[in-house]
Amino acid sequence: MRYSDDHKAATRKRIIDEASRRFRRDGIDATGLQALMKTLGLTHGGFYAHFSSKDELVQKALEATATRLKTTCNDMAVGDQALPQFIDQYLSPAHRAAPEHGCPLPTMSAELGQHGTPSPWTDAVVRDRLAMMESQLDREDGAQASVAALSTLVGALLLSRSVHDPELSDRILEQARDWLHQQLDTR
Amino acid sequence: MRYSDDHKAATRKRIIDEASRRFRRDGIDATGLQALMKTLGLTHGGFYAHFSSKDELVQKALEATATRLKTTCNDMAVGDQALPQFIDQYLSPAHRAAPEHGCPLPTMSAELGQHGTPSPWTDAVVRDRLAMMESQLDREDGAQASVAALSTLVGALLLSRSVHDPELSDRILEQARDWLHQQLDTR
DNA sequence: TGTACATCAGTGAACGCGCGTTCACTGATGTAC
DNA sequence: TGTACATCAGTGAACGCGCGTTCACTGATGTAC
Repeated sequence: MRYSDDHKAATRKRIIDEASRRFRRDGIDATGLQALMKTLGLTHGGFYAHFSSKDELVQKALEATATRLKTTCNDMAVGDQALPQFIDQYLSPAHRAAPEHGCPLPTMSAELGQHGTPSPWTDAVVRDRLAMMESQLDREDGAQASVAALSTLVGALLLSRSVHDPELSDRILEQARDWLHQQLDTR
Repeated sequence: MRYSDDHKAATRKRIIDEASRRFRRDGIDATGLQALMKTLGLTHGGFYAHFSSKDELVQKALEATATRLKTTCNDMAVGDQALPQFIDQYLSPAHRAAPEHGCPLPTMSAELGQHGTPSPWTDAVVRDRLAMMESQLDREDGAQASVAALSTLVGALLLSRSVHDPELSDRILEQARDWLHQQLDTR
């Protein structure tokens, strides 16, 4: 079947977006191409008309996530709001509950550190996030403060997602949030 | 072949220790039982004479890691030293380079959050680490400070392992370390 | 002391399954005549 | 306007592979006689 001009590009985008969500929710390794394509109403064979390999999809999905985080405030919780709101959203139960719409750092760092890191990660994700925070901090030790603050955000969200006890999970979010506001004078 | 009394227990321990290392280095999912047993000079079939499933091994490996972290200062970098040395070791290039001998939090949190969390994690790993830090902090807001500090340690190590650029990786370790010392008055 | 036997840690072939990837193909549509 | 053809996004069977798990077995050793 022949389709309209932008049909293929639209399908490609659908694949990338779904992958971006699944990679964040389930991890890269645990995301199978067969299941992914099936969800989109396609068959797995067609995948290679769009990408040369799963690795290329990982790269494209990371680029898409990075762009979305940079230019808008959705996917969720990690956009360009002023720092205090950014912290509150980052360490919110909503962000904890929806990794597929959230920041890729807590979910994908470990896996990317274990394998070879694809190119968009270091610059378009990590460095960009640091720069964004630094620009909003406006203080002399801004570089140091943004590294520390981003580390705290990532670590706290990660830990709160990993523990089984809801009370401990809540406490991690709340105490990390309060501490950050205190140390950064953002409250 | 019949073996001496403690032979089976020794083999079991060897399996647990090797698994504990691999889980931290490669992740749980990426660690295959076949390869693991082969490394120990055994065949994969024998695995089920020791454990009922891979899940049980995960649980036992986590328990072993937790015990080791608690009672001694080896495996590496994450023991019961006074807090300043603990921070320095945690955020050292050596710890970054050897996840298989280090803290399980940065490497396994994401994967455990994605699957169901096995029992030793929340209490014997996360809660214990928090309690250890709090006992060494000796301040009024100790609970909050230990949550924040542990989050920062975990996040910074994770990020430093994930980026491709060695300079950025070093900077993350150093700035998070300096920041923590500053905020906690441990220098 | 010497022999027969029971034990049981470890062996290795086999199971069904899903993975990433390849490839000959289909068939609806836009284009050329 | 009507017909033949080329295009190409998507199909689905098949590939080799490693996964977790099962199971009938082996064979060296400690024990019983």
